[in-house]
Amino acid sequence: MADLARIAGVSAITISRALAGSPLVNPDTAARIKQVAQQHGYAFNVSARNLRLRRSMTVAVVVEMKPTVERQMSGPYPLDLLGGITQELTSTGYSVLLTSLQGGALPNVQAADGVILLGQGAHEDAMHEVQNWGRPMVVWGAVSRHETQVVVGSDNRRGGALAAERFIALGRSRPVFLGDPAHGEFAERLEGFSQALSRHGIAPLTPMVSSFTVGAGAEAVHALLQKHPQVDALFAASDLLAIGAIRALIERGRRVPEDISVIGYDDTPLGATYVPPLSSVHQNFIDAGVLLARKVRALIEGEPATSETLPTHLVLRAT
Amino acid sequence: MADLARIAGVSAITISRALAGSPLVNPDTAARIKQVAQQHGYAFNVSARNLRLRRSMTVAVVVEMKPTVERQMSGPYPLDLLGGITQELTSTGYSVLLTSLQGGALPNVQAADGVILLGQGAHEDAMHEVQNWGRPMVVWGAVSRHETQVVVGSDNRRGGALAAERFIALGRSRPVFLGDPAHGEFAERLEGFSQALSRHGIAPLTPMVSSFTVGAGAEAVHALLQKHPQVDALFAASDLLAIGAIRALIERGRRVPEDISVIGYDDTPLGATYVPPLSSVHQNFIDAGVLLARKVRALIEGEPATSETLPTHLVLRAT
DNA sequence: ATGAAAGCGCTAACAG
DNA sequence: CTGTTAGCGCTTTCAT
Repeated sequence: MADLARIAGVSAITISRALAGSPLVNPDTAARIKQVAQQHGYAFNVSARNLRLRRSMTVAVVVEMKPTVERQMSGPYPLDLLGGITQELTSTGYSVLLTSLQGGALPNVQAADGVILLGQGAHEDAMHEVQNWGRPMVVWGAVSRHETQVVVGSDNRRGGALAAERFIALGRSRPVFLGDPAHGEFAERLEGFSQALSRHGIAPLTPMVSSFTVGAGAEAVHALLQKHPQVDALFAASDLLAIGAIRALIERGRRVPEDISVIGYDDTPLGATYVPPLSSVHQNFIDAGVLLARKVRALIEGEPATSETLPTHLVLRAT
Repeated sequence: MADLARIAGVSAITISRALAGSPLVNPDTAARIKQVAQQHGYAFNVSARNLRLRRSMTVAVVVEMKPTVERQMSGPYPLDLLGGITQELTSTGYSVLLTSLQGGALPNVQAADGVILLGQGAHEDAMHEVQNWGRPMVVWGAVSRHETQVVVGSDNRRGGALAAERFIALGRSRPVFLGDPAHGEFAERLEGFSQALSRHGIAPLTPMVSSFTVGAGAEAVHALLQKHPQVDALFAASDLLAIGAIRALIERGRRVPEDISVIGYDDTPLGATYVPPLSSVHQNFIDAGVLLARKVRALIEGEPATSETLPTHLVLRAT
């Protein structure tokens, strides 16, 4: 800026103001300055501004990104969320700092003006660690679980209820819920599912499921059918589980959906292209990402922000 | 640091050195300083260091993240790449700045010490724009296309050849390649495929395909079968196209793999769980991400880096 | 509408 | 092994 100032015959501060679009500077001067900056290939120094302004214009996004097979398969979900976040944040001048929590947070990350935590998961240690950084934070996950945080999540209860209502409408009376309720979002789905069913005097079976994988879904269903061969509806907490379940059902000679209806969760491409195409509860991750971004921004800028629940709807396909 | 210096009874520079783990400072002093820092909740100011050091310890990752249905479906691929990149970069002190190219680059992004460009795609404008930033850059894509850049890509030619060899081994003689060669990586796959086939005096059909989607794959195959009903092998440039193709084939009464063999590309969970499970050319995106990260880092640190091609292998399943 | 002074918090260079 | 000096490039007062 000092150089530009010399070249343009003004002072450094005028350069600063002109480049920042301050109304204090004469439009003609501003235009000339911008042109000179352009010509001379001037590159603004962000670090200097950040030092002076005591902020980094950066939001850290913390993702669980263990390169595990199961997580990989959870598919486009984190990417869409990231897409929404990035879109919203970059269009308002913030940058997205992507990070996992492995091996302790970097200085850069701790310097972020705010943090978005994706998936509080079953272990909420991540949340507490991040909270220790003392930065504005927004969490993606189960809204009901944390009154003290700002949490954005989709309406898991409603999602569960939608599945239940569908089963009722189909005249099903022996429903199963597949998913580990240790996971906050799954617990909410089960709650909604059970509540809606109970209005019809029905209680779902809830077999143990060890993980998120297709294999786990299949295994759980195999075990389940031994004890309860007469189940006629299955609601899985994820499309992966649902797919595993369908596989097991078919192996056991059940027809889907004639003998048993199946509904998954997340409406993934995986489910949609599966044969038979999977009915599933849809949530809009891109919108969710945008919302998360808006909320951290609000928090960073000192405005209030509250937890929020996003709508959810049932996509009916073949199952 | 000045405060810590006062408290610990040393000078600021000693604090700086101690916290940076410099061997110049007495181990006892260093330990004491670290403890004091801890106690008083000292937070290191990254911007100041960045200003002083003239670097940001940040690598920008440029992704095409248009929230289009087709792109979403390309599934875990960008996420695994990102995972590998993040893992490698954060473990060496760099942060990952995620960004799309929409709406012009932010100052933060241009301040990155290096750039990783994911998917030069068909339009290489992104590459040229990024190149203008004058930062060390590494590209993920088709290696053969750009002699001047450092490009990391998987061995698309070999992937194509593997598919061809498999078809030959199966005694297939009327193969098809499905994919738009305007896309650099697809062009390489076709090259490898054709070359390997030509050694057996065979040339593949290459019907027009408009995009990456399941629908496009199905459409192309429907059209193809009108003219060339006797095709007996199909190699698709992506699993999505392959799945679309299979759907169309079945609709037209062909049996897979009895009447026609199908091989996809990317070995996605989508393909693996499809019915029938799709044979596909596998590439390891996590490794690729790690490699990309290492190469930018080398470039940033003034070391040389060269383009590199990652191995690829064929995963045989039912098709 | 423009400028002068001052300082954000850190570290390289050069003593001691 | 420790300290002094200086300055990275910007922007917020407070003048003019």
